[in-house]
Amino acid sequence: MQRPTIKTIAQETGLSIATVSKALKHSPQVRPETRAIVFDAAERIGYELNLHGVQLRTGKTFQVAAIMTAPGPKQDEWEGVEYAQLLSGISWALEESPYRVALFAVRDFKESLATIKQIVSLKKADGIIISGTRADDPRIRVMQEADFPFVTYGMSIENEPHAYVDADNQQMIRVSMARLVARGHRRIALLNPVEQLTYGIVRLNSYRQALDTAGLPYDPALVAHGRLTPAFGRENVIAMSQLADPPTAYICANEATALGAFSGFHARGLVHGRDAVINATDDLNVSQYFAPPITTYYLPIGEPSALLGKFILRRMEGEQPEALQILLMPDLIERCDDRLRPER
Amino acid sequence: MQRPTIKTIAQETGLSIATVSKALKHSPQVRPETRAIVFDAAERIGYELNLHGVQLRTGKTFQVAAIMTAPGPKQDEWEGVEYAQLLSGISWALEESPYRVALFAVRDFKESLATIKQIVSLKKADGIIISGTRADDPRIRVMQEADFPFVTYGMSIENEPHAYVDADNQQMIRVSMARLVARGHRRIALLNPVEQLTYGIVRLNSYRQALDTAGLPYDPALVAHGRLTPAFGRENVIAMSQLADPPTAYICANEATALGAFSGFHARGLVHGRDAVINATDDLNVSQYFAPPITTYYLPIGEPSALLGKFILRRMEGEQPEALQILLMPDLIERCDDRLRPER
DNA sequence: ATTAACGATAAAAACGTTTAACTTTTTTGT
DNA sequence: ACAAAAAAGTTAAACGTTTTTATCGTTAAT
Repeated sequence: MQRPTIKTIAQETGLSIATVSKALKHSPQVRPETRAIVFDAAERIGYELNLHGVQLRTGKTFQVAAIMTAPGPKQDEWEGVEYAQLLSGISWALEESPYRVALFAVRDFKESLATIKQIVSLKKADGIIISGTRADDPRIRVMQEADFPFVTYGMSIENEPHAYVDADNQQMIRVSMARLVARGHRRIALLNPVEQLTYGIVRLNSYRQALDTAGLPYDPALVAHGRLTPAFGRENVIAMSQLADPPTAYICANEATALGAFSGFHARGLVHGRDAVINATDDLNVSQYFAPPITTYYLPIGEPSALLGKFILRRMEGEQPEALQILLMPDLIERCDDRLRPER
Repeated sequence: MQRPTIKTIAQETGLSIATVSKALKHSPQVRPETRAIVFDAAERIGYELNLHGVQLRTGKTFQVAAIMTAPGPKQDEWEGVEYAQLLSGISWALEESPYRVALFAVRDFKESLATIKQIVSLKKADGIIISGTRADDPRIRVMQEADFPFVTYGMSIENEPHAYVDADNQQMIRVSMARLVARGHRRIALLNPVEQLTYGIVRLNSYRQALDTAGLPYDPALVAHGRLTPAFGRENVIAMSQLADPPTAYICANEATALGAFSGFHARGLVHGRDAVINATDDLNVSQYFAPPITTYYLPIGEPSALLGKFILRRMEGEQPEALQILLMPDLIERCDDRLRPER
C-alpha cells in the first residue's frame, strides 16, 4: 500500500488533482459541497500532505532555524543556559504546525552571522530564531534587508523595530538595586555579561541610574563583564572582595555566575549574609538549593520560549514585527533577607 | 538571476542533465574527464544541490531527528543535562554532510515512543538519535523492526545489538567504590536515576558487586532512585543522614543531584569531609566550583556527542550497528581526599 | 435568441532531482 | 576488419504538489 496522495483523492472522488489541491487549502474557487467531498475522502483514506512536494513546488522548507551559540568542545565551561527548555518550548509551540525546529549550532558570533547569511540566501529555513542580541546587531540587519522572518530572544537598541522576546532587565535591576539600597547596601557589584550584549548594556544603564537615584557614586571597579561562567563569578568575587572598600552585595546575571561567586566566598573565607550577599537572575530554578539559598529573579523559561515559537509562526504568516514585541517581568523570589548581620 | 541547477550545468557543458547528475554523484557510468568538466562548471557557476528535488525524488529528508525528553514547562526542575553541548556536538559532526539536526521535543517516554513511531512510518527523518535508554527499550525495537538507522546515547540490555555511545558506568562505579572503601568508608549511598534506565541498572549492579568484593552488606536503604534534580539529592541526604547508621559517602549520578546533596548537608548541619563526602559524575564541569570542590568522574560531553553524530552518519550509510558501539571512560578528578577527618 | 460574464472544474506545466531503459560510441577479440 | 561486448551518454518518466491557463456549463444582459 502506497501512501495516499492528492492523486488518490482525485481518483476516489472523480475530481481533478487541481481541484483537490485547492479544496484542501480552502480556496474560494471550489464549492463548499465539493470541498466537503474532498475532505471526506481525505479523512477516509488517511491522506497526509507530503511536504516534499510542497517544498519543491513552493520553495518553502517548513523549518524554523534555531541558531544556538555554544562554545566549542574545547572550552566547555558551563554557562547555565537552559537550552533544553528553550528549544523544547519553541518546539512545542510549533507542534500543531507543519514546521520543525532545525538546529544550527555555531561557535561564536561571527559564525552565527555567516550561518544566517547562508540560511537567508539559500533559503534553508522559513524563519530564524536567534539569541544573544547586540545593541546594533548585524545579523538583524541582514535578515531585515532580505525581509526574512525572524524573532530574537533579547532586544536590540540601534536596529529597526523587530520581533523580540526578552526579560525586562531594566526593571529587574531597578527593583533589585532599590531593594538592596533599602537594606543598607552602599557598595553593590554588578557581574554582567560581555559588553556587546544588549541586555548587558540595559542592565548597566539601569544600574547606573539606580545609583544616581540613591545618591551613590558609580565605581567602575564594581562592574565586571565576561562570559557568565562559574569561573567568572569566582574570580570577580575574589578580586573585588580585596578592594579597600569591598562590595557588600553581588548582583549576578545568572546562576552559573552565582555558583562561582559562592566558590569565591569559600575561597576568601567570606560568609554569605555576614560579609556580603549574592543576588541573581534565575534561569534554572536552582538557587533555592544553594547553601544558603539566595534571592533571585525567576523567569520560568517555558514562557519566553513558547512566545518565541508563537511569534515566529505569526511572523512567517506576515504579521508585522511591531506587534510581536514583549518584555517579561521575572518574579522576585526573596529567599534571604539580604540585610548584613555583622556577627551571627 | 536564478539559482543554478543541474540543468544550468547541462547547458553550460553541452551534456544531458542525467549525465550531470551522475557525474556529480561520482557514478562509475561517467568518464573521469567528463566528471571533471562537470565539476568545473558546477564550481564556476556556484551550483549547490537543491535538496528539495532530491527529497521528492528519493524520499530522503536529510534530517537527523534528535529526540529530546524535557519535562513539560510546568515542572521545570533542573536536571543538569547539558543538552546544548550534546546537540551542538551532534550538529557539528553533521556539518560537512547535507544532514541537519531536527529537534523533536517530547515530555515523557510514552510520547517519545509515539514520536519515533511517527518518524519511522511517515519517514520524517533519515536517522534518529535517542537517549535515556531502558534495559528493554520498546523504541529500539520499533526502529529495528523497521530497519531504521538510529544511535542511542546509553546502552540497552535486552535488545538486539544496536549502535550506541555511553559512559562506562560499570567501570566508573567499580573504581569509585574501591576508592571510597580504601579510604575507610563502609556505608556508601548510591543516588541513582529512575529504575528503568539502563545506566541506573548498570550502576546498581556494579555497586552491589563492589560491595560484595569489599565484603560489605547491601543495604537497600542506602540506594535511591529518582529524577536527578537538586531536590532529589537534598531529600535523600536529609533522609539517609537520619538513619541509625548513616552513610559517610554519597555517590551522585550527576551534578544537579550533588548540588542538592550539598543543600541537604546545609539543612542538616553536616560538614563535607567531616560527616560525609559527596562524589559525583560530572556533566557540566562545575563541581570544581562547589564549596568545597568534590571528586568527580568527568566526561567532556563533546566526545560522546561528536560520536553520536559520526555514528548516525555511518549508520545511515548502511554500516552495521555492531561496529558502532563504544563505552567511554570518564576521567577521575580527585578534588578532595575523601577520607573523613573527625574534627577539623 | 444570442452573447457576455461568471463560477466551477480540468488540463497542463512547472519546481530539481534520480533512474530505468534506451542509444550511441568505444573497446575488445578474433 | 568486423561483430560482439562493454562503456558512456541520452531520453523520458517519475516523485507530489501548486498555479496558470483553458474549458465547460449556467446565468444574466442585451
